Amino acid sequence: MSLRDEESFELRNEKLARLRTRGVDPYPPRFHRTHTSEAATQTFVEWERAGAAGEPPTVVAAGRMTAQRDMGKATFVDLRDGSGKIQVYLKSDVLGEKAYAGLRDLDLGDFLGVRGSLFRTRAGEVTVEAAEYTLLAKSLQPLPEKWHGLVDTETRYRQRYLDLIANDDVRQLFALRSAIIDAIRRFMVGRGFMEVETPVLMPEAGGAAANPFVTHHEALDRDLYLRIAMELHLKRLIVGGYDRVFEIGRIFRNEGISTKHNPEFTMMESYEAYADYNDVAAMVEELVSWVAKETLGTTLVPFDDGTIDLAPPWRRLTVHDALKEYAGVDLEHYRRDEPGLRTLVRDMGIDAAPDAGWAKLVDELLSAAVEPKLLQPTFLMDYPAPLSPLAKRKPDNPDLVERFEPFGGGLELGNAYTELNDPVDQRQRFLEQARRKAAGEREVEMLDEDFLLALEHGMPPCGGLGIGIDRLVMLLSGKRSIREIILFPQLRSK
RNA sequence: GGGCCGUUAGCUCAGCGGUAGAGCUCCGGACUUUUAAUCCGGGAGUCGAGGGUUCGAAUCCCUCACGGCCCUCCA
Repeated sequence: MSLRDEESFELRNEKLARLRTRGVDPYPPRFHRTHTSEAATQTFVEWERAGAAGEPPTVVAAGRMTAQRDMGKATFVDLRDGSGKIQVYLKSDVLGEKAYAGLRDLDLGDFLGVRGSLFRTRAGEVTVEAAEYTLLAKSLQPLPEKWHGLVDTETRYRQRYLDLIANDDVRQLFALRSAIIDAIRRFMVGRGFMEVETPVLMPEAGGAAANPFVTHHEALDRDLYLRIAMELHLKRLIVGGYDRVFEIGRIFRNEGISTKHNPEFTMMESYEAYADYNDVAAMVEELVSWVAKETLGTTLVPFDDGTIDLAPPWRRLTVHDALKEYAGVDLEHYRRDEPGLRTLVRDMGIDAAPDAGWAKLVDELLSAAVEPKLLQPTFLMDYPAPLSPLAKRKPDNPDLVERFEPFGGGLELGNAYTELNDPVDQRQRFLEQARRKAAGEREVEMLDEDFLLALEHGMPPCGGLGIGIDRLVMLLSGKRSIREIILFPQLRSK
């Protein structure tokens, strides 16, 4: 349902026509203000503080009219701009009767410019006493009503501009999101990482196990995939000699939509030569706690009923130990017993796919029995190799890889590992994935010959990281739905 | 893909077999320091769409659409 009111629309169009008849341009091309609403208030406060000598300051301000209090021969209106709002006092004897009567053709939602001197009302509010006013843009649709604001979720998402107008907390939330991304960028650049851009359109969608979107290039007459990760391109740049690169960008995965998943989402990936996953873990806990301090002023984040402390060091827990602690499962007993593990998983009431292999079963166990319990920030470390075809094996146990995932608030925040730089092992791991695909598994890593060619030229030891920006914003803002922190989330088309 | 809940005026909601309601918005009137301005008066609806049951449906039943939550899926 869209917020549209035919009756108001017609009335407002009539006013628009009247304005034009009177020679008023309802959409003038420009208006130069001297002060934002915030600056205007500030200017007056400073003038008062300096002794309020002489004439009060004069300002030219502008904004959307969000309230109108008509007292007969005088009217108060609120003008809201990006910095806040300022009250304007319009008086018949100051403006002249004709100009004052012109207010009748204005509506809530119109943009106005005003020029006038500042004063403080009886109630103490800094206010512009308008010497003149100018219509800057006529609004033909009514705004959401002021008491209850806009609550309807569908309208809030489909007409996000109304959500932003009506709900100040939403405005602040997306400003926070922007600040978080800005802080991440500053952190990475401060550490000597270079920001790069790599292709979104790819001949093969690699770097993760996910279902891609397919599109078609007309001139080349070939299908292309929207990227599901940046990994394979960024590692080529490490091969190319950059020691530290990162990218913040959109990733697309053709999968289910939920409160934790949007088909397009924002990822930050970084790769650092001569680092391993322990170095990356240290960087992640510093990054997240620093970003929290920069944007929220604290590392203590309220989430659900509790508080999450993002200050380093974060708990480090191997997958093996986590399963023992949270699920009461000792993987040692099932090391070579896939049917036994499957039975156990089933008995725990976890719905695993019938074709799930040993590693996948471990993954299911983690998702169901461990991850939701990881409220305080935790690194889950050392994953089974078959789940991680791009990660380097642990030297003392080739069944495991040097990989960790950071968790907080029960949310998976990212993924990191010591990058596999052995081109022979990498080829074998791709082939193993291909075997699993042939055996019926849907989402596996695709073999990428160009990437292998790059690795064959030699890649230094390297630590890589992917952080889900949306999940991080959820954690830092305490929001449990990803749709609340994406401006225009994917919805069904109407 | 499955389950549960929801959809009534522009907004926020009540009504749940017998004449479609409230507050705010909106419209008209009064008011030159209001700020949820106040006071007086007024308009407002295919009750999400379609079908069925009934003398009679916003209300009960079925189908569909959209949304929310939970599963499934998904690093």
